[in-house]
Amino acid sequence: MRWTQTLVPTLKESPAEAEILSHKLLLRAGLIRRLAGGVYTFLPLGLRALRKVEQIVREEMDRAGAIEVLMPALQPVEIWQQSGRYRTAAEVLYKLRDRAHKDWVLGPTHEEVITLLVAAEVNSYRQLPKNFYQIQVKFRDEIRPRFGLMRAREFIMKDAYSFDVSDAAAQISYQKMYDAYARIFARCGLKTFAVEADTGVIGGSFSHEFMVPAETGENEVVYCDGCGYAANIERAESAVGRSPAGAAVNPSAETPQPEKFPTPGVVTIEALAAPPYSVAAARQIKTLVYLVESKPVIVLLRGDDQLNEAKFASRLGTGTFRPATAEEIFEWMGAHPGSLGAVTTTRRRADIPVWADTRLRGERDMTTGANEDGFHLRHVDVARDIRVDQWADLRTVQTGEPCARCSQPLKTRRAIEVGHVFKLGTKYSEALGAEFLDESGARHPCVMGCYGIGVTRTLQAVIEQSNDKDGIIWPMSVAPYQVCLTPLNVAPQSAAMQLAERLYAELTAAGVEVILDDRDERPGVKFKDADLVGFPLRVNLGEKSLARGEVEIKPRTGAAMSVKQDEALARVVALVRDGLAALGNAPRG
RNA sequence: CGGGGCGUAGCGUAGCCCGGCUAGCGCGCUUGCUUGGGGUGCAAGAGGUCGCGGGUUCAAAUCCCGCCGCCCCGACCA
Repeated sequence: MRWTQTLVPTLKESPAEAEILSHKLLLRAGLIRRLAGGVYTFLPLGLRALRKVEQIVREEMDRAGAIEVLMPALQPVEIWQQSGRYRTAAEVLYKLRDRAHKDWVLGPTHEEVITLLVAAEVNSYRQLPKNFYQIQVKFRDEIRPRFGLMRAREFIMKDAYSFDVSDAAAQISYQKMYDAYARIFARCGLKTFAVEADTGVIGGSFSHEFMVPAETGENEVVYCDGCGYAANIERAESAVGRSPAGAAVNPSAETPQPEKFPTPGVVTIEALAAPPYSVAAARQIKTLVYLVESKPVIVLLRGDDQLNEAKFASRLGTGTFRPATAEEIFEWMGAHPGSLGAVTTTRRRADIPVWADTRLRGERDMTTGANEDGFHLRHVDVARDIRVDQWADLRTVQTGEPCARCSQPLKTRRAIEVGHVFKLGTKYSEALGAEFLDESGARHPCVMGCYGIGVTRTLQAVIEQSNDKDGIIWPMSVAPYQVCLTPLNVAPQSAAMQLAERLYAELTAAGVEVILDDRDERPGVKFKDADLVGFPLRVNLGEKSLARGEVEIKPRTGAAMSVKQDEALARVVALVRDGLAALGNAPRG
């Protein structure tokens, strides 16, 4: 491709719409342009890089035995009602109505479609296992699209769905995808790590997310250098709360009975921790009230802990809950937030279920609200004074807590989620009738798994992870072009241009992807643009080198190499090949 | 949806508080000369419903009201 014949609208300054580096570079390098919030056009070079990622994904999915299909983005609303997700996923669904007033949705994911397909077309254990995948546009009415391609309303996803005869067989399918994902990201030049993940509303029993470490990532990951444990903070556990000090202690006669004391104006943990009260946060019980599927639930945590809503949702089995409003709380509890407590004798409503974090188990001499504005209770013995209906790990792990496995201090870091693998179980196969007959003619639901890669997000993650002050540094495998030929004189009869034309033809014939910068621009302009876009190799053809019978090969990172003109072809071909091989990408052909 | 910020030419911005504009600057763009190995210099140009609608006023980019859009923090997620 010749630079003047494509469109590479580079920018010297970052548009104000971009906040994070990768988003700025996507715009500045002329790879994408915004049409609306979370909706982007891929310009020629951005599209080439995207296709590279897609092809790597495709090759590895094929290698893992998955079968490519293409399902409709436009889906009848009925299948979403059938799976039950028309309600549970309602917020993200783009809904539309046709001229006959029939309702449709734009698919945010494809469990329904694929499961119905399998229900119709797969009947026997002999046809299993099967794993279907597609690379396709998804539509999600995101609450807040952001960071360019990172969280978009319309984005490209590779999604795969496995169907097996048993849980054990499903585990094998899961492992194949897990391994394929590791290869895919490695081939894209991405450093990723897998973490245990929350299964969220999609449901299922077991899942891992593939994470790219990045300060701008939207996820927080807890990990242990000692044993390799890593988990999304939504799921992470530590040794804290597992064997609480007072767990084995009987309700104590030594602890005095709860005693009410006045605390005018004190409505926060911090205020009660400050003088004159000086009750350490760790000695307080935090009382939260949630509205779970329209019913009140009390949640208790130690004063210095934070509720982990993902864990709470997981234990509740529903994501339909929210903190109660101050008015609702006053009606049920008889006090306002800040003065709440769950001590049995001061509770107005005994019918509201109480959930408590396991860290509170056995704690004595705690302080909590008295369910009366302006008063707290001291000397509270959790086992003696509070009727807990459900004990659960509900707290958010904090940096430095001992690892549950090896006791080393846990660390946290931020990361971008680029892939997610789930064991789904039979939730969808049962709801949508994807069943098979076994050897004895008995009918069973398929055991499913689902596996997603954010293809467009992966592309941006590569940029977020691989750049410098001059611009993007593309890994050889996903670069829009592998080589940028840069003649410093573009007059058709100039030696530089003539050699450039010859190399362009030869490199292209050798399977190298080349862009020829045939713009009549000053060298500095061309160099800056090539660095900004981030081509792995640049070949400079200028008078100084040509006079010595040489050309200059400039890797995007690293020093320029002068090579004889007749060696240039072989050197470039070798550098491209080596660059690909270093990332585990097989040579062409 | 709640909280915060911002909308002035393709991009980045000044002006807004304290109404008085023929709306300024840099980049980019066009033309000519110049330069020619890291965003060359000079000159001449083109390009603006100051987000949209209403109001106040002799007068609105500037003040007031409403709407729209964009960005950031939170819930959601590949």
